[in-house]
Amino acid sequence: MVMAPEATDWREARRESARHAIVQTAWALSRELGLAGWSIRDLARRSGITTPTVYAYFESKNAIYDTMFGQAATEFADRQAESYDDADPRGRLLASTHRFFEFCSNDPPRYQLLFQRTLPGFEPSAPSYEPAVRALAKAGEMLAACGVTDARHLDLWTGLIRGLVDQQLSNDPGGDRWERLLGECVDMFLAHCALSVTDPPRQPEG
Amino acid sequence: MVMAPEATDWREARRESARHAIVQTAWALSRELGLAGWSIRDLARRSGITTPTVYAYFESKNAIYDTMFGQAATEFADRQAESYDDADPRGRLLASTHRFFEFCSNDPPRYQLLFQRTLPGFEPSAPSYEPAVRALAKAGEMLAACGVTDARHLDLWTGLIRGLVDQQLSNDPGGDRWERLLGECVDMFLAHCALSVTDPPRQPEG
DNA sequence: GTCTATAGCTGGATAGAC
DNA sequence: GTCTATCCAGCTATAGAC
Repeated sequence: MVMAPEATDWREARRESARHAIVQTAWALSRELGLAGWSIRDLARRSGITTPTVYAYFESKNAIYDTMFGQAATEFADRQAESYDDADPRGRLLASTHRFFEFCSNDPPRYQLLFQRTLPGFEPSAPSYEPAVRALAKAGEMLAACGVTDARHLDLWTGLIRGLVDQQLSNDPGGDRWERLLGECVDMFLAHCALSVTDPPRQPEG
Repeated sequence: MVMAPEATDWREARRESARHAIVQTAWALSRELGLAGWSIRDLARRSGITTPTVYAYFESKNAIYDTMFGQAATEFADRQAESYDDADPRGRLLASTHRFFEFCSNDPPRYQLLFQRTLPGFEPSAPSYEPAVRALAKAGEMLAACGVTDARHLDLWTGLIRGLVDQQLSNDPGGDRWERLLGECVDMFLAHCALSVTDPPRQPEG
């Protein structure tokens, strides 16, 4: 007997829903114990199933991490793509930066997975990685709208923001000690870029 | 029979030397396999001894990490304390920043151990930690000599430099893509600080 | 798909002879 | 202090009954 297509869809939907539940548990454990702080056994126990059942849905622990990575990358891209109220480019850049900062500091394990690459032996697959690339391109457009296109300046920008996020997460988790410097940082950076359009570049240093 | 004091010293010296050799091997393994990528067995094999012998010199794996931490912190403090050729404060700040950057990027596992705190379950002991505090105070003096004393600006500074180091290590290991931005970064930062002494502070943002 | 049971391995750390 | 031998806990992953 041939299966009606809807039956296949139901099965697929159920399977997807079960996979989703497992991954949600993995996120919860990562927030409690750290990204590398839980085992498949822990994950199974917390999900109310047994270890082999986990392997019925994911072929390995890294496959779970990869699904988490893809989910996080999609969330990141969606968040950055949402519309902005501000009319001027500087306001849009600041808003986008705040969004990025909050995205990172609201969920440290997610930040660690997406940007810190500290899981031994894990590399995200190409499809999981793609949305993250899309979102980073968006940041480039924001800067271009502010007149910043120099490759050196783009690197300077990514370094600046990354440092503020890292300091926030490691020295004042849950606080806003570095987050509240974002506006000042944007102004400092844009002023600098505006100047170096008119000024000649400096001497290279020894 | 009573032991002559020199005999005790010889023994102590031999013991210290053996401890040192083990720790040097641990550094080598950390550079090859990552800070958390080696086991006590690996360490013993590479040192030409057996596992229990390692425990004759260190009471646990974390005790080895703690010794490594203390060594790294001392190197850091010594390097920062070396004299500076430059006469002007800005030159000295730039030189000190370059030193810091090189100190970090020359030895990624050392940077990870000292500043990233990513080893699960490891906290440095107070004596191991002390030299690092001393070296960080030195950075504060450098900034003060440039007229930067505002707490916000100190936080901004640590974020800036940390971000450049992190980007260098994770996106261009062994290169200088972010290192060569250091001079520009110092100028941008000092110009900004000089301005905000004269300008009124900005509105807080919503 | 879900279970019980376990293989197969690696880890940190130790007992006890020498 | 150094070894051989081993304990015991933890891990990822799988075999096979149902």
